[in-house]
Amino acid sequence: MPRPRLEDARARLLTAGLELFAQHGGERVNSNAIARAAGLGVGTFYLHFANKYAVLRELQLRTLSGLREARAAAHAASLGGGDPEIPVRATIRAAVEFARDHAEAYRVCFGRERAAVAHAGPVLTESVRPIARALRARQSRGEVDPELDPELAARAYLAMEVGLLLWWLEDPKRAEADGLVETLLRLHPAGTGRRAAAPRP
Amino acid sequence: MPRPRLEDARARLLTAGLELFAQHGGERVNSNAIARAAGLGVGTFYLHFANKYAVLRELQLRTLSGLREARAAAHAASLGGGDPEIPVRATIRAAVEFARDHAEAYRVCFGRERAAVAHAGPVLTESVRPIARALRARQSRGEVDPELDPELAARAYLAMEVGLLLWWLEDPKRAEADGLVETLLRLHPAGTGRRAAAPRP
Amino acid sequence: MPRPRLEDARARLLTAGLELFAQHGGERVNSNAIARAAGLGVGTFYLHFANKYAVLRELQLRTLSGLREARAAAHAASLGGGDPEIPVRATIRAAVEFARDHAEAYRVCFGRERAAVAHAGPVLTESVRPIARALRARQSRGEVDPELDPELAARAYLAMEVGLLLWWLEDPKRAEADGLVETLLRLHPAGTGRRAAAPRP
Amino acid sequence: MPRPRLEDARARLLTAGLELFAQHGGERVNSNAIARAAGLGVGTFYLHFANKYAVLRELQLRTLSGLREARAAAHAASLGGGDPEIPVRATIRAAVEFARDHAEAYRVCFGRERAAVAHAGPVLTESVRPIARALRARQSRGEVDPELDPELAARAYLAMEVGLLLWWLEDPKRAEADGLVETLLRLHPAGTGRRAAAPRP
DNA sequence: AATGAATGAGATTTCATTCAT
DNA sequence: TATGAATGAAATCTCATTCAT
Repeated sequence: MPRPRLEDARARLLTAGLELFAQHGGERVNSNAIARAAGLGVGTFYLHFANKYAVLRELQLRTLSGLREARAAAHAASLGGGDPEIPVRATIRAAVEFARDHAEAYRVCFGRERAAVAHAGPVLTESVRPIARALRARQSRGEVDPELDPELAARAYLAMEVGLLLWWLEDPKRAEADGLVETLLRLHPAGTGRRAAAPRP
Repeated sequence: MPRPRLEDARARLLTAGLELFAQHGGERVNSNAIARAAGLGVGTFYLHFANKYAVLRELQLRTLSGLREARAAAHAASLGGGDPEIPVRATIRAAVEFARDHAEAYRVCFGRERAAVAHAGPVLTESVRPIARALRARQSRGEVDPELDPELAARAYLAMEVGLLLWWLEDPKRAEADGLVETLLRLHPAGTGRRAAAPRP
Repeated sequence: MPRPRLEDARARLLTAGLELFAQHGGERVNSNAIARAAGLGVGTFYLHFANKYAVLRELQLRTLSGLREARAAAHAASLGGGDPEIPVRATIRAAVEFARDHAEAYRVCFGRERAAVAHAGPVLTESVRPIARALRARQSRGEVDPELDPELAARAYLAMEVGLLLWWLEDPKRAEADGLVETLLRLHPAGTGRRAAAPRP
Repeated sequence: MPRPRLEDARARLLTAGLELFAQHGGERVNSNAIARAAGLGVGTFYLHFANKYAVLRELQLRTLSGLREARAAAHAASLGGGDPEIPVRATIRAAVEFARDHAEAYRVCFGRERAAVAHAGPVLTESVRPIARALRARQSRGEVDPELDPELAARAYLAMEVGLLLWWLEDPKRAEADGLVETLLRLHPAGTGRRAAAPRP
């Protein structure tokens, strides 16, 4: 009996998939279970997605672009003040809050999903660029250690951010959002901690 | 006929498992394949390991303790000089070289292996301690920003190190070992870049 | 919205079915694909046919009667002359040309469609009768070996004709239509090839 | 519980497959059913064959080579006499008896198995050659109509033989083996039926 | 009459695990 | 100890069919 379900079957599947992937990890979830959890028949799943990895991919792409937008918005909103630290802090705060507010999606996107790599790689690369650019700008102004490789530093920073947030999400009681922001800020290659690098003899 | 195999069946299985896990990832490898690759019968596998995850666990534990030892040895060997940067750099260099020299093991240990988390978590925690302790010491000497949360900073640094090295191992042509060491050193919470943080009012 | 489709839905389905059955074989085709190829909705298919086998059956019956008619027409048109070979040749030529001009239908009808057997069997039987009758007539006139079993010979001839034409249609470059006609004529149980064989000492 | 089955699992699967394929046709049979019918577990099937088509293929190849051998043996055994009809009749009789004695295999091999074509084609082609060669020889001796295309005639004869025998096997009461042999002999392009047909009063 | 999303039974295939040898 | 054929539970995916619109 074809229950005349809403057209939002696809959305339901994505929601169910998000929960299941976050809970059990990519390989432990099966298409059947996603369909069931979405309150749909098995076949309906394949009407909307080629296989479970297609769901995973879609979830990851959505998360990635959501995070990028959150970051960009925070950055844009914080520009204008004279203090160069403010946009950096705002961007970091946006990332921390995004992770907190979309914990499942964040874990599914950056967590230990082999299938994720293919996408996370390129998109992370995309995030590397603006950070590297900013670093270079500050290097030219003598505000950042000129020996620092901007690309490598940006990549390293992102690895840190993602890794630290994933660790945090495993148990949010481990730290306060504020503390994470401050820590990430201080370790940020363009962070003010570094500004002082100059006085070195 | 029980082929008079060497008693090193266990070692052979670990070696075969390492290669397969590194190549295909934890969920894509099956116990039969490990046995086969080790040149042993299927049944023999179960004589030595409860299941493939036991192999994975063992590989990870070995890698973890290998890395810990490499770090500790480098640290110990570099003490004595007056420059506090030297032990930090030596430790970082040890980690980079360990990753380079045990690329497969490093990936299997820290890569996207869900089963790995359970172990990597605790052991990373163990690595956090010495770094946090050193940070606190330097804070008390006014060499490091006193506002930095030592535990969080240590955790963040390790996330960065692991993440950056995994990215590197995906394609070693992406960077030079030296560049990685310098980058990690400069971003290290106890790095000299930070020492200068003090002058802040 | 019920798109104001032409009432020729049935015809469209048959055409689409013919193409698909010829291309992929009876078991590889599904009703949804037929509907799709016909530019109709899935549900519409079931408004016109009980299932895909009903389409197959209809196609086969049409082909069978088309072939029978082509044969009969050619036979009728060629009667009257004194040479008894002429109607036989005309009938054979009609069959060869029918196969050539309706290659897909011919394959769908006689090819390896299990579901076809049930129908092809009886209808072939129907084609056996006139041939057997003609043979008997010529036997009574001493023109054909009296030992030949007319029913068996007729059945054998038809198996040959169908088999040879199917082989030909697999790749029409394999032979010329004329060559096929001549070959079939010479091997025809009532063929003159047989009669002429006599004068030999 | 791994019943320590005989090593002849493969043979059992082939036997079960033969029966099922003969009964239901290639597409109606599933690997599961074959395994079950063979008294084996599902997985055991895949231990021996890649899929059900591999079973089909093997059955067909065996049948094909069995038939070829039967034909060749009969031909060889009948040579030596002066009458050129004797080897032809012996070969035909061998084919008829092979079909009768291996009815299921014969149907599976030549019947409506789409998957069969690929193999039956080439092998039939192989059977065409000796017949065509014999025809050419007899043409050069003036014993056979020189206008007959040997390749086409050989191909046609085989189509007839296979088609007639398949029809017979559908219901063996339809004809006697002897009658089939005589009919096929008389319609054989090199058959003496042709030569002698005339002198009859 | 026409539609197509939804359904679930069933087919294919994989793999961890057992156990008789 | 060592072996590997055998097993069946479970996952993936297809497709004929229904029915609310």
